[in-house]
Amino acid sequence: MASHAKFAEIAALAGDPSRAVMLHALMDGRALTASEMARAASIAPQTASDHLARMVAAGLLSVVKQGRHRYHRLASPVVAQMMESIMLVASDLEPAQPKLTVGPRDKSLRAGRTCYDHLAGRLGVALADALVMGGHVELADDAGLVTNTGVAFLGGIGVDIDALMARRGKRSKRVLCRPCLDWSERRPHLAGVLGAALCTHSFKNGWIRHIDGTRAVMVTPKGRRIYREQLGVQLE
Amino acid sequence: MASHAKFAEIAALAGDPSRAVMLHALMDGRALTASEMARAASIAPQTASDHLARMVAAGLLSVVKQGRHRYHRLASPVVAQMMESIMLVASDLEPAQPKLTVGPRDKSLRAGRTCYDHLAGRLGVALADALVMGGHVELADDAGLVTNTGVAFLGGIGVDIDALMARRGKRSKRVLCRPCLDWSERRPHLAGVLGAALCTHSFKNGWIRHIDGTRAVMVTPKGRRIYREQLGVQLE
DNA sequence: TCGATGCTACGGTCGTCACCGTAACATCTT
DNA sequence: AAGATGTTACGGTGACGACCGTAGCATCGA
Repeated sequence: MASHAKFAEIAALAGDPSRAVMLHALMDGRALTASEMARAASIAPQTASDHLARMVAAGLLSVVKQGRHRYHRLASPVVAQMMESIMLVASDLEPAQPKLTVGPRDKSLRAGRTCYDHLAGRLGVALADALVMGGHVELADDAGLVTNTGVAFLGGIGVDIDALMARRGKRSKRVLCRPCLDWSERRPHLAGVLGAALCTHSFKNGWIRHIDGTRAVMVTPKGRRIYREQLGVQLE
Repeated sequence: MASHAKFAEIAALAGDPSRAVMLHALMDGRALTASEMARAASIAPQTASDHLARMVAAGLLSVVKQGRHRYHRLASPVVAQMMESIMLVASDLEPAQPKLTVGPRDKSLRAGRTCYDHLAGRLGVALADALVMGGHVELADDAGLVTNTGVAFLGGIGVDIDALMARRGKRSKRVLCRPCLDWSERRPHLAGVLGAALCTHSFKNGWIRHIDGTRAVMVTPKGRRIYREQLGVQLE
């Protein structure tokens, strides 16, 4: 098959509105069932099942069977990264007119949310800003790195860079963050290995919590204190 | 408009086979006319014109009018990056079966080609390898950086990092390269600011040349010598 | 064992869109 | 001025696919 055809197939799969909603629902890294996504996309379960089967066949999603449930998740971080890049183009081109329909749900999403495996929204951008400001991380448009002082600092709050690299490709100790342009803030937040580590660490220590079962994230009082004292981040 | 809808619109535009061919034809950064792309995609000029108008309206392409010609190009590097990420997913999932239809044209593309504004194929991967081997660049899966010795070395062969940063965001001197997984080699080559600079510099100094008017790139004898003596790259 | 639930298989309908033919317009050439 | 070339406008056709209803299979709870 020509590479163009495969390219078009992948893009076309992401290009259907219903499938787009389903893919977005998976962007927090969780695994969902067919009926859950059917409800999210406002379509019948049969239709959702059809969509899911096709995306699994194409390799966009992976599926695990558990009892009478079939849990679908994004096949790999590469897929999430692809979606982020499409979102970036889509938001870039969005007309600069004021958003009219910003419901309360959108509002909490803008405050903070998970984006596959890292933090986004005002929270994600604020953390990225603070780390850059403190000289712990350096960012450019298309790459980022952790400084030597950053390695030490992150170790101090419980994020062990060496351990991270041991588990990964470990090609370079300092190269492990990726800037990811935030669609609501239009400024970069931290993705990549560091972004993922910071996110899971924050959840594990009770600094942040998911609102209901959604992607939206709230900062706990404890987290608010930590972020302020350690990073100098003043939220809200 | 909900963000999902805009997302789906962009993906759907890239998802049509004919449009995919046209977009790929623009991946070298050149600007092409409607009829040229119609020929590339094997469709009538009217159809191509329709496709182009839609992509321009969506902001994927930009157009400049010159006489009776209308030159279309990718609207921004962000679009090229999006396409690369889709290509990555598409190639990742490609069945591991041996490629049957590898014509001579594909062959020269695999040897070396431009990918929007940087070098790809065996040439691009070899250059990236050499720079990593020499300690001038550090790469991970999702980010990269130029070392201090790398800044000096690149200056020696005519690529001025400081000048590059002055023209760009210049947030960090060493952060300016992005690894971009090569679809034919399945290994990273250099993209980002550094990748683009290295590419244009190589063209300007006559180290490489385009084959006919295609994306395929050949290394000149002079370039072969430079690459070998300066970088230790042995091509073929 | 029986009903309930999650999911998939199949067939049919309807809307959307890629495509081209015809035609009009703009620009360059002679 | 007249023909050639590049491009867009419009209308019609044909095909693909998103969607759901019905039906069948697997699994869980009683």
